[in-house]
Order: sequence, then structure tokens, then C-alpha cells
Amino acid sequence: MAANTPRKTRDADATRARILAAAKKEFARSGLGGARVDEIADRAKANKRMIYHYFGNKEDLFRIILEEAYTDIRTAEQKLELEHLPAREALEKLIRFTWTYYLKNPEFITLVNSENLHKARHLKKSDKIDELFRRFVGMVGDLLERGVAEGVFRPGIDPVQLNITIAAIGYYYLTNRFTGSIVFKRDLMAPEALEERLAFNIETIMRLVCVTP
Amino acid sequence: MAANTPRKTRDADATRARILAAAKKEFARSGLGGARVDEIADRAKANKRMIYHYFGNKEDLFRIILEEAYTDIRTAEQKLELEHLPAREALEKLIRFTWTYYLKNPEFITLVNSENLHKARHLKKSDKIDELFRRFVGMVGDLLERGVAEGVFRPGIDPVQLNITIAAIGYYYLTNRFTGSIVFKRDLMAPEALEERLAFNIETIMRLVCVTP
DNA sequence: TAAAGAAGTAACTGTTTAGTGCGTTAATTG
DNA sequence: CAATTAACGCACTAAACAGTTACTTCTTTA
Repeated sequence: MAANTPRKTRDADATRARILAAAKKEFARSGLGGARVDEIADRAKANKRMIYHYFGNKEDLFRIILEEAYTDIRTAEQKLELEHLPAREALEKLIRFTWTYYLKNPEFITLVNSENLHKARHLKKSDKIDELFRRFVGMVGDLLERGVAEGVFRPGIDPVQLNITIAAIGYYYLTNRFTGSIVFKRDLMAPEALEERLAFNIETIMRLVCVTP
Repeated sequence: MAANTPRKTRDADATRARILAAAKKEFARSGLGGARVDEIADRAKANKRMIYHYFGNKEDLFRIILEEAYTDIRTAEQKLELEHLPAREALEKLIRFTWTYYLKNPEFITLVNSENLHKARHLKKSDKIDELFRRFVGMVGDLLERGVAEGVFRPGIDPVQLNITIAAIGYYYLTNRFTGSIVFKRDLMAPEALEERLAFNIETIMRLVCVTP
């Protein structure tokens, strides 16, 4: 079993990164309460002691994972550069992005769910989050204003309510995909079903925001 | 401490009921993984042994609680008698009901979240659920058809997609109220905020479904 | 190259947890 | 009212769990 990868015998950064990746998976899979530190150590191929050495304890580790998750989605959003598109196109791009992000990053949803089960007590301790979201709400607010100026959006729409709604119609569908597939007797995760839902969501938001549908 | 209530020393039904109520609270508060059987016994003022006697084990207890929760919301929905109202009024009534039910029964949301974290493995075992949801989807389907006949609704709307959307815009707001209140820097649970959200949700659905907003 | 410090490990501790064995007490019925 | 049945409770177990102690091994640098 001679490894051809020249893996270092000791590499703090790599070990930290492996622990973070493993913890994200485990927290997403089982929630904060159900996640097992031993399991994280195994997945990360690290000794459990290292987790406590680098991250203090289980709760702190969860907080760091959560901060990373929020930073990741908001960073990706910034890269959309919606300000360079006509308002309607920009809005549709945002809806598509939100949906696709949730779809490709199901851990994000589970982590947020878990944090809300715990009444956001980890997020309260975080100071990185403020700036992140100020910019995000600003972005959607600017987009709405621009749309009104272009004559394509209705005036008076609250950017926070719109944000919540765009997130909701994707997030709910995906987070409840298991019970949903049973009670509605269709595979909500089939490719055609996913396409259909995205189209429905775009229609929902466009009818809500635009002056002429 | 002479009790004036003539409480029976032995009452199987009452004990069962206390256990179910306590379990619902505990599962809602901490999820399936975080819930503690000892805690349920304490809250129910019952001996832990009774839980295993009446319900088998923790997972079976969870399944029963979940079935009860779904039965409760679907039963309440049937009582709305939407078929006796003009389509637009009926739709608005359904939106208001959904919102108010989630608001008054936050355990429902947490239980469903927990079940989805576990990939709906308890619901899969349940046979009570089928009939419950067939009637529900039928109800909304009939409502949509009637609205089209009345000339107030657009044709071709999928009742399942509409159902999901009505649920989503209320459910997401409420399940994520803790993180939401932090990142948006407003108290999402303030009475004015709740009213505002309900109004926004009604507008969202009406614009989606109606021919003339 | 020696010393210091950082990376890594195995085995352990004290506690919590779901689940039980077995006895006791109250209600029911022949 | 005796005997059976059902409700209830104490005290335990075996496993799982977060977190730690005490140690070894590798890397860096004065």
C-alpha cells in the first residue's frame, strides 16, 4: 500500500480543513444534537483530540461551520454582479441562483434548520455575519429601485419580504423533499420535477414584482 | 397537600395522553435526536417504564406523534369548508388558515423538520397518511377548477405546486425566525411584522393565481 | 545539532442515555 | 372476597458520548 501521493506526515492546515469538511457533513446529516464527535474524527481521518485542539469544543466547531456556510452563499451571491443586468434579468438570475445553490449545497439548508432549532444561539455569538447581510439586503434593495426606475417593477416592495419569499419557495420544497415526496406521491427530486419547480418559482416572483406579467 | 381534584390513582388513558403531550413538546423542542426519554417521562409526570409499555420505543413514539400532528392539521383544514365560498375568498381563507396554524402550532413545523432530517423514515412506515393527503390535494384542485370556472383564476395551475408555495411562504418565515431576526435585524415575530408578512403572502398568492390582481 | 515546540495518538474518565427485569399496588371479575 | 389482570415504579445495565490525560513523533530554528 505504498501511497503515490506525497502526503505529508504532519500538516496542520490540511488536518484543520479535513476536520471542517467532515464536521460540515456530519452536522448536516444529523444536526447539532445528533452529530457525533467521534464520527467527525473518523471521517476526517484525524484523532479526536485534534478537534478539541483546533476548535475548542463541539459547539464552537458548529458555529465556525455555520459562519463558513453563510459566508460561502453570500460570497457566491456577490459574484452574480446583478447590477450589470437589466432589472428583470437580474431578478430571474437571482431566483435561479438561489434555487441552484440550495440544490447543490443541501448541507446549507440542514445547518440553518439545526441553528434555528437551537434558536440561533450560535449565530448570536458571531460578529462576522452583520456586514455580510447588510450588503445582501442592499443588493436586492438596489435591484428593486432600479426595476422601478426602468418601469418594470412595482414600487413599494419591501426587499426583506422579497428576499424571504425567494428563499422560501426554494428552501421549503427542498428541505421537505422527503415528506413531500410521500404525501404528494411524486418524486420531488426527479429532474423534470426540479425543472418544473424552478419555472413555477420564477413565475411566482415575476408576477409578484413586475408591473406587467 | 390534600388534592381537591379527585384524580384517579390509576388511569391508563390519562397517562397515555400525558405522555403523548409531553413527547410532542420534547420532540418539537429538541428534535428526535436531541429529545430525551427521561425528560418526556418527567414532563408527563409518568414513569419512564410506562413510555416503553405503551409505545414500544422512542422511534415508535415519534412516529405516532408525527401521525397525530399531520392528522390534526389536515382535519382542521377539512373544517374550513372552502367549497361554500367564492373561489377567491376560499383561497384567501386557506392562506390565512395555513399561516395561523403554523403560528399557533410551532411544534408542527419542528416535527416536520425533524422527520425530513431523518429522510421521512417514520412517515414511510405509516399507513394513515395516504387518505389524509389525497383529500387535501383534491380540495385545492377543486378550488382551482372552480376559480377557473368563475373566471377569476388562471387555468393550468398545478394544485401541488400551489400547495407547496402557500405552505412555503409561511413555513420558511416561521421556521427560520431566529436566524432571520438576526440577519435582517428586525424582530420577525413582532405583531406588526406578522401582520405584514401575512398580507405579503396573500398578495404573493393572489398575483400568482388570479387573472386580474 | 540540540532544544523547543508543534502535530499527532491511544487509552481513559465521568456522565448521560435508551431500554429492562422484577417487584408492588390498585382495580376488576368470577 | 379471592384471584387475576392491569397500572405503575424502583433500580439497574450496557453502550454511547463529550471531553481529557499523558505520552510519542516529527519539524523548525537558534
